[in-house]
Amino acid sequence: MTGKRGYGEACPIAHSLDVIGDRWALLVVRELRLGPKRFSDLQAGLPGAGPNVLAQRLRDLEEGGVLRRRVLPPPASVRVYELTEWGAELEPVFGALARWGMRSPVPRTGRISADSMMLGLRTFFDPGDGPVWTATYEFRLDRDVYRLRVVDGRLTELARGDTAGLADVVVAGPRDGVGALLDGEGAPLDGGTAPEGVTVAGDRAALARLLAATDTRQGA
Amino acid sequence: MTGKRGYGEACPIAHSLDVIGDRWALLVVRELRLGPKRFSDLQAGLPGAGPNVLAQRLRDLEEGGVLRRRVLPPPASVRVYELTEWGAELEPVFGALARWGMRSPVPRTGRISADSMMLGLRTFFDPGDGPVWTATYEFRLDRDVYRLRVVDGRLTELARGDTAGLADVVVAGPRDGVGALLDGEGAPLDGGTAPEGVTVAGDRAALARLLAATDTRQGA
DNA sequence: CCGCATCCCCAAAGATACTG
DNA sequence: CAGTATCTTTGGGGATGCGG
Repeated sequence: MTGKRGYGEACPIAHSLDVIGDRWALLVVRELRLGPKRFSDLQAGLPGAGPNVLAQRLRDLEEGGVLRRRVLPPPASVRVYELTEWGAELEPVFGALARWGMRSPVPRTGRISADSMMLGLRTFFDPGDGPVWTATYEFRLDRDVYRLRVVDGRLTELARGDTAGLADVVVAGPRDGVGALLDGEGAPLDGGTAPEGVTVAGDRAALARLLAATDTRQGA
Repeated sequence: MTGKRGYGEACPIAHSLDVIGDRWALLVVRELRLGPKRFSDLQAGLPGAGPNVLAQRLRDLEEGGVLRRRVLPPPASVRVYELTEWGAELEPVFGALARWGMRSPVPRTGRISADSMMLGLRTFFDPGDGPVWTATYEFRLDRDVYRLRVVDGRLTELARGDTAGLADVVVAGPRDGVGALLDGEGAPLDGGTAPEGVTVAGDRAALARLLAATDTRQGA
């Protein structure tokens, strides 16, 4: 049954690809970078995958030690998938792939999910020689809400869910508009010239610092 | 003809996988990390690929901007494949994948090529707080010969071919034996207790420094 | 509903033979 | 040597259905 069409090499690179090299596999892991998700959440984040392929990948990745199934305690009692510690250590791989993909000579086409947009902030965050600051952010993209925290110039938290009103600055608007803002289009400091439909409430200077520290064109 | 079975996402990670995510694709790139190769060299490094699949991947990767075909000037006049500058920028991806694969909870099985072994030296090389030194190394694994140069504690060159007798130390022996040596088995300083069949000629202290700077268990 | 299993179809991978 | 041609096999895309 299990085809196990591996490369049969002891090379650590080939071994990694044996585990996360199958089609959709690494994107399944990407969907879990912000925390556990249910089967249907994964489906929503991966349209075009198909439930059979998704179920197969989840089995493979569980057997490979990348993720585990867990049942949330009552009253939730819902089955979720979450990364193991080893699976979470794929972050540097995502970082390298994201940086490489950003340098692609051919333009990237298609949609981008809210999760991926917010994860871009974490991947490319690098204050460099800039100022050291502390702030709490809340992003509201259509229905998806995220909180982000920077402490002493270090990004300490990125998670789904709101800040319970504790945010220094709240950015809200359609996904594409916030995406344009994160890509550096429009200067949130200059009298509020944010992209269409995007509202910035609170400490605009804190937002400017975050955007300055998240230049997607940087190397490393 | 061109199926173009992409993910259709603007996410840079998905875009990278559109280019190097197909089966065998990233291993083809791996084969070219040490320089251009001919079709038959690629086949030799990738048994189990099949010439049709290999030819297809080469087309895809060329179209994707990762590699290019080139004809060596006469009298060689042989067709080779080499990485583009963007393709060469996949090094951090290989580094991250190699480190992750080394931490795998399941053992890596199979053979490892001489190229991959030598590339492991480059990937995991990190002198850290150790001494700063300069040395030229020559490795002879069966028929495969490599030269490696460290200048002021930085690895400046790793290439196929000998050192024309300029090496400070020459390590020779069967592939598995040298592999055991690089994995830290046997202490080359202790009166020459190298693994079976491996000979170390020249500056053994320089080899010890190299091995100390190439601990495959390190993090980062 | 959510979490899959099943089925059908086609495209891609594997294997082998063959040609400029 | 450097691929192409051909055939078989496997796995993915898409729809549907069923049990908990």
